Amino acid sequence: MTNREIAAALEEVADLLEFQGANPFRVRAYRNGAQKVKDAPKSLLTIVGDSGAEALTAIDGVGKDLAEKIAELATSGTLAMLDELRAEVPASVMALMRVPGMGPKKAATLHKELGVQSLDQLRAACEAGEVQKLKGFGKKTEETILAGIEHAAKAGERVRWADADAIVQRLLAHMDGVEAIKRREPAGSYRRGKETVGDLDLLVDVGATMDAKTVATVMDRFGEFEGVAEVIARGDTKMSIRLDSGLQIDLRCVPSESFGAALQYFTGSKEHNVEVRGRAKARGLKVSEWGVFNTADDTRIAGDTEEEVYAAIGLPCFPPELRENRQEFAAAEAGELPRLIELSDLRGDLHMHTSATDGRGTLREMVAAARQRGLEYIAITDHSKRVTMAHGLDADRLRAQWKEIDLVNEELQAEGAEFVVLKGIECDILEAGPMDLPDDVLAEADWVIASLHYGQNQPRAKIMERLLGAVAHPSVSIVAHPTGRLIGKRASYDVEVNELIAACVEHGKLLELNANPMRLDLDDVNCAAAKAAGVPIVISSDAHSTEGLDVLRYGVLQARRAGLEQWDVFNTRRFNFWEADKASGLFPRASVAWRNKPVTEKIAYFLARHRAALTKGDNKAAAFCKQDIGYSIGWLVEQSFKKDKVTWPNVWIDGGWYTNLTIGKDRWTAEGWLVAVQGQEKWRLAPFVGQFQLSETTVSPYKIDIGLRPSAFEKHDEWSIPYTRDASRDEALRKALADRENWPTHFAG
DNA sequence: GCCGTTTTCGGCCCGACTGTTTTCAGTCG
Ligand SMILES: Nc1nc2c(ncn2[C@H]2C[C@H](O)[C@@H](COP(=O)(O)OP(=O)(O)OP(=O)(O)O)O2)c(=O)[nH]1
Ligand SMILES: [Mg+2]
Ligand SMILES: [Mg+2]
Ligand SMILES: [Zn+2]
Repeated sequence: MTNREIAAALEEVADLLEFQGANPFRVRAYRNGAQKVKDAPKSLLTIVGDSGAEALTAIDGVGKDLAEKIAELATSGTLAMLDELRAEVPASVMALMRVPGMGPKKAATLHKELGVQSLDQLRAACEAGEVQKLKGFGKKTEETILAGIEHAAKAGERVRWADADAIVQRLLAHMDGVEAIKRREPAGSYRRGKETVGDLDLLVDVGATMDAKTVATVMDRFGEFEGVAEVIARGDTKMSIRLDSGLQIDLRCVPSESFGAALQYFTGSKEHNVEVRGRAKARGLKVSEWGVFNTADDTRIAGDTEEEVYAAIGLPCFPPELRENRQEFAAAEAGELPRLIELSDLRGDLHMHTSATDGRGTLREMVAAARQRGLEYIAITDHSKRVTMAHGLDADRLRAQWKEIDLVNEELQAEGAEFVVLKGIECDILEAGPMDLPDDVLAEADWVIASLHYGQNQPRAKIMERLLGAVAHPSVSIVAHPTGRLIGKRASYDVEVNELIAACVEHGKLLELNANPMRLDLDDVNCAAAKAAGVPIVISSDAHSTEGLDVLRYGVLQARRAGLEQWDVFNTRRFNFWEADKASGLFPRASVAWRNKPVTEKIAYFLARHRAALTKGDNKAAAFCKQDIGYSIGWLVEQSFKKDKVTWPNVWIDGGWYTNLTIGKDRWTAEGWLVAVQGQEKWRLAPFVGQFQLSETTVSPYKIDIGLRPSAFEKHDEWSIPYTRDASRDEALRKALADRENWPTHFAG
């Protein structure tokens, strides 16, 4: 069984147990287990096969019992316990709980007292007036149930984020202008950037006090939103509506002083909140949407901002995309919370179509649109001939397109534009296995995308054979939309993503995060797995029109949920890196074998290439190599400061060789307090003291050296100290470093 | 069912809204 199927089975167990009135915490354990299975980056079947069921208990929240049940599901595809539960409670009875407001207790009562077996029988019972006679039920309840049966079919339906976004923007516009609204923020799964949302959640700051009249103006306006079918509930602080489409929108009003705490609460996820609140409790604190309170004397200690709330319990303010109770708490504790990628980090788009196949924009229109959007390079990747519906390209038409691209590049160059168009192709992996175009054509391309569009119903073995064959093909750069899923429409074909990732590791290939809001493929969990394995991700629009380029932001959201940082994504790189990769014989640089090398080895490699290039008189290649040495050193410096607990590793003195360390403002943000500055001949590290200008380059009296061994470092004991960051020491160091007159002659740490 | 530098037993997040309740249970966020 796949992880997804295992999770669904555990979910069902939880529902059935809940219906039977089992211990709620036991029910939670199953739900929690299901969530963990969904979030697991590896196939659990593989884990069980390799290491046995025991190994599953390494997953937080999975103990001996759940491990055995998961193993049973994974290997046999069935679970004895689930079969028994199903025999006791028919599926049609479970369907009763899909009626809004109907939980396990009410459903069980109806089943027991009235013998209701299905939604149809429930409707009949309501219409016969039998429901209102039950204890705990009344006329109103009966009416609500009857009306709710209509919604049962749509229960659990989710809306794609991009579609939700359109509604959110309209809702915000609708609410704007209400005087009582001081601040407002869409929260919930929408704010977390989840690929689909179950409902919309809007938080409103209504000012210093929760005056009933003020709140009423907000709620009245909310109730007048276009397409409101029904007001589900309306109280003193919150209100819920349902639109004609069935989509629910929740509104929550809070006073200003609680806005931060409320935003923390309303952003969720539920599981994240439970963890936060549990941790607070262990510290003698209580967290709710109203604020953070001391349990002992009920004094309020935080609530204005989210930062404050998290800080009160010793946690960093997590980016909303990470608040899923996956790895974020462990990462925070290890000081390894990622600095997430942003849309502005993307410099290129490496998957798009033109009117030569099924795109609507011409080559030149796509180029203009990409430039207008601030991109620095694109790859044109039209379909290959197998995609007859799109009038896919054969070798001749492809080569003709490449001639045109050459022309465009020449024009760009003449214009002085720093923009490059790459000659690419989205080549189908044929049903039988081979690539759709001959090897000699593919070898000429700058960028080859392999896609599996046909034969998606083949068995796993065949699918994997095709995918792995493509990855092993020497000209293929990347696999596009690797699972083939269409959100809410079509499940992925039968692919074992871990094997695909492993093959990419072996062959130095890349994987796509297709940013089309219907695809988002690879998804967050798989992207995280790729990152863990060291496989770079390419976020691509797969645009079929100029406007199609704008979907990149959805891809970035998904990437952020995966915890990807700027350099985990291949197309955040400047195009000159690309050239540098070719110059240094390392294309694509981001290949795993290369990435896994210690930085010192990389520098040694570039040094050798640099010398060789000089000997050959190839100044351009030499310059690239020189630049790479600079970047590598910069990377080392940056890594050292990214983590709170890390001390500078292996920086030691050794004269003799200097290079251009170029750390531009746009490449390294000066968030830390140390920046490296380009010198004429030598290097210096300078403290970043706010007013410090990067343009202020000076010849440094300092030498910086990269050491391979800590032992080489020890001889500098007299001036180096291990340094662990904390606020007070940082401040002291900052002061010392600001006093330029008295700088030491060497830096290291 | 899971979990453990205050626990191997006894906890497991906390609050709002509804309906029917004479004091709170059920459901939901
Ligand atoms: N503390 C706490 N907060 C909750 C609970 N349930 C929901 N919340 C908070 C966190 C959620 O993100 C937020 C909105 O609730 P929703 O039911 O709309 O969930 P969410 O938006 O996360 O996902 P969705 O896509 O709507 O299913 O309310 C809960 O049981 N406890
Ligand atoms: Mg929601
Ligand atoms: Mg909601
Ligand atoms: Zn495409």
